[in-house]
Amino acid sequence: MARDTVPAAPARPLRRDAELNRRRIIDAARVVFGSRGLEATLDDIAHYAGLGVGTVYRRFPGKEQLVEAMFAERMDEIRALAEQALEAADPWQGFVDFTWQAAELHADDRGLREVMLSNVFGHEQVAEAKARLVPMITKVVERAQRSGQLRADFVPTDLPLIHQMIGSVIEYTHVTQTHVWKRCLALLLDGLRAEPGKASELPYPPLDLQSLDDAMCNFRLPRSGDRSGIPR
Amino acid sequence: MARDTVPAAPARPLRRDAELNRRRIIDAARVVFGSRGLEATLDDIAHYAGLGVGTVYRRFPGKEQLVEAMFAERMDEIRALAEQALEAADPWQGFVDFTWQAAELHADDRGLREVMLSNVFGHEQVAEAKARLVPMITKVVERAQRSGQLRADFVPTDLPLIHQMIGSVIEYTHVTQTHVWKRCLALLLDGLRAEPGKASELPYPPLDLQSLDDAMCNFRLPRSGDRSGIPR
DNA sequence: GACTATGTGGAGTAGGTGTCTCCCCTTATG
DNA sequence: CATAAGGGGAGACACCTACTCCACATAGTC
Repeated sequence: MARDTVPAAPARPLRRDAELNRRRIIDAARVVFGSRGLEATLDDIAHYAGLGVGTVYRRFPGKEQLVEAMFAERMDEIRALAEQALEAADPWQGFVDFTWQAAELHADDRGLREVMLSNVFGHEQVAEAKARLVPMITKVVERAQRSGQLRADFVPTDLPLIHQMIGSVIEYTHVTQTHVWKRCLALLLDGLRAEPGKASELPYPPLDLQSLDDAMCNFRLPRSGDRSGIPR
Repeated sequence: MARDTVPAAPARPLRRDAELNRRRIIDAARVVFGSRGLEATLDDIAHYAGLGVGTVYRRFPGKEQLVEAMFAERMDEIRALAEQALEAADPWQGFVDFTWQAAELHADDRGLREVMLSNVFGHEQVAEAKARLVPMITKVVERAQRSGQLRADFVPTDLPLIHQMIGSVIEYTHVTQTHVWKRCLALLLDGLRAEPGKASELPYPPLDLQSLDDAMCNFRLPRSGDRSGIPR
């Protein structure tokens, strides 16, 4: 259990220069994962940080651990959003804002998007954070439904699918039109609002948690070859 | 125009066994591209056809040419759907059916989906077929709008985005739940129906044709490594 | 200022993947 | 049966990416 994948409290503190470089690595990872996604290599990150590859590999056993270190904290941001959504005066507005803000985060950080929608990275802290998120999201959804504004046949496992859809538009158009996803999300949310007598019957049952997990485990990163978007 | 990238009428006819194998290759390509997408290698296809790689490479200079040979004809299916949509009694139903049937084709054939949404393959015949499709789709959309049933701020270039979204759900869930995309499309279509006083204002202008083309040129195939789904 | 534990850089290794060629062997066809 | 055409598939080649290793540099200490 006490796998110190990322030594939170190392036996001896790092030498000052080493500690500085550790920070540099994490900062670089934030930028590089953010723009290139998890397909970025540790070599890329080392280069962006102005360090040698060896330095990165001494500090972090592998990409997995670096991803954990980076994104565990960012998950808190999303949890904060969910909490905020639960406290919103209008349950529907809470749901909408939550969805919208989460999409905004995904648009700004490709790595975060991939971590959220896939299970191939972040098996420890990130996975726990995601698990803690589930009941909250369920509440956000149910609250909006009880208020009669979110269609009744919507289900919490539909939300990742929505983010998957929006994420794919973000990816598709990120070269030139970095905001068209907003159009798509607006259309989608219009389809989610309860409208007596209008909404069509959904032609297929929702994903159960197991199937969602299967999908997340099977998540496929895009093929590499895109060096664009790396600042500097 | 008479670019015989794939010799339609070769100077001398192929030997009988060679012609047979040509067919075998195309049939294999249909199956393999269909389930594995364009990331499949010609080696894969050769193997599935029960032939050597050399045989495939003698018949087709490269993947590009094989893709052209395969999908040029399939584009006609989609054009037929658009024509059908234009003749539908109810313009809205025509639009809905067209979108729905196209999605169905995408769900059944991953290669077709990738060819439709990207410009990295099929620069000749497929590209022409796509160009011929544009005015038809425009008509389908405008007709549904004139009838007052499709929201007025929808635009033809939104349609590829919808298929991109649905396609990403198809990909995401194809392992276990191969039909959830239907849920998503139903939600989306509910958001497209004109509803006086209900629809939100779309927060971003649509894609122009140039930006759409940029997106299609930048399309990134998934990272390989997935051998699942190849029949046999 | 000199000594040593600690840290660094980046060329290099190992291993994977995909494209396509080459050449010896097989087969159709007249 | 002769021979031109076709077939097979090992392997050359040209990428990647993950990760290691060790000569050299530096921080912290006495």
